[in-house]
Amino acid sequence: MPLDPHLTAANRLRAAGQRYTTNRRDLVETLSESGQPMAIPDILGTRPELPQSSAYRNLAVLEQAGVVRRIVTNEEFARFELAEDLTEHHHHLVCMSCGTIEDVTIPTRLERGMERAMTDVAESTGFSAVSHRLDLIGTCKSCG
Amino acid sequence: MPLDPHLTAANRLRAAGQRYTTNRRDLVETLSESGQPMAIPDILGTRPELPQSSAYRNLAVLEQAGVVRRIVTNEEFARFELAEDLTEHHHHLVCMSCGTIEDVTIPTRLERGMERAMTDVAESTGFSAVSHRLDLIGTCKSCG
DNA sequence: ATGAGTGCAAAGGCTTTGCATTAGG
DNA sequence: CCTAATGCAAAGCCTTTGCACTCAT
Repeated sequence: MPLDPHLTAANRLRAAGQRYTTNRRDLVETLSESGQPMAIPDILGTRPELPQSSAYRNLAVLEQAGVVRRIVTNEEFARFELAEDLTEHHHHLVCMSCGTIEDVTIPTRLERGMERAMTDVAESTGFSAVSHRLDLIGTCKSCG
Repeated sequence: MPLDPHLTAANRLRAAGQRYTTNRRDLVETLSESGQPMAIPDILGTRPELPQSSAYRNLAVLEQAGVVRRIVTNEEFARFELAEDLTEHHHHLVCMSCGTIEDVTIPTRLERGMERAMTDVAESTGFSAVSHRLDLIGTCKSCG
């Protein structure tokens, strides 16, 4: 079950020697409400009073504290979402056409298989995997 | 089995109304020899006579022609690799520490499972997937 | 000849940073 | 109080583009 976003954010920031300020709380709140990865323009659209530089700076801090994850795609802007343990393990549907990213979960069986594959790979190549990332690339309902 | 890179590149470029020039051939050759995704500095290091702008421009052309795939990560430079049907279907080991990307293949069973998952997702969400991308995130042998 | 390709240099555009000010603890 | 955080503006940096030149057809 997901951890409480604000509580966890506060804890992790404190552990990192950072404060949980209003701007940071607003960012966590915005990402939490959104439920899908947001690009900077999306975030600034939702929080017009938040300066761009503060958004970038605080998202960087939140990322380092392990509260937020940054997703880079081929589109112009990076996207941000809450760290996985603040939501739930999921994957992405990346629309080639409009760039939006939608969250999905896949069958447990498949997740298990991937975790096992990660272990196998670690053994055979010396690479130690801490997480995996599965994106499905295609076109979303509205663009299809 | 993989297609011949140069032959395929020539064909796809011709189909796209483009020529298979020396610079483009060199790029395909470089990526082909590398066997793993290369960042621009890597490429320019291998081909010092190639101007940066030509590298970018031709990689863009090759990408549009379906010969090259661009991979964006959290590191500063994008990376380029030959299109999947010129190599073989594979996934990536992304090193969080040094940024290098290594190619790996995973068990056929797992690939099948993912393809089925893609179909299922398409049915339930209206998203139509054309490909998938699985990256294992962690630390590589040299950084571990 | 004639249009695609090239290479240099300059511009674009997302992101980061310097610095004076403000606010949280 | 005092350091971290903020906000504005300016700079950075990867990447793209304008333009004149070259080369292949």
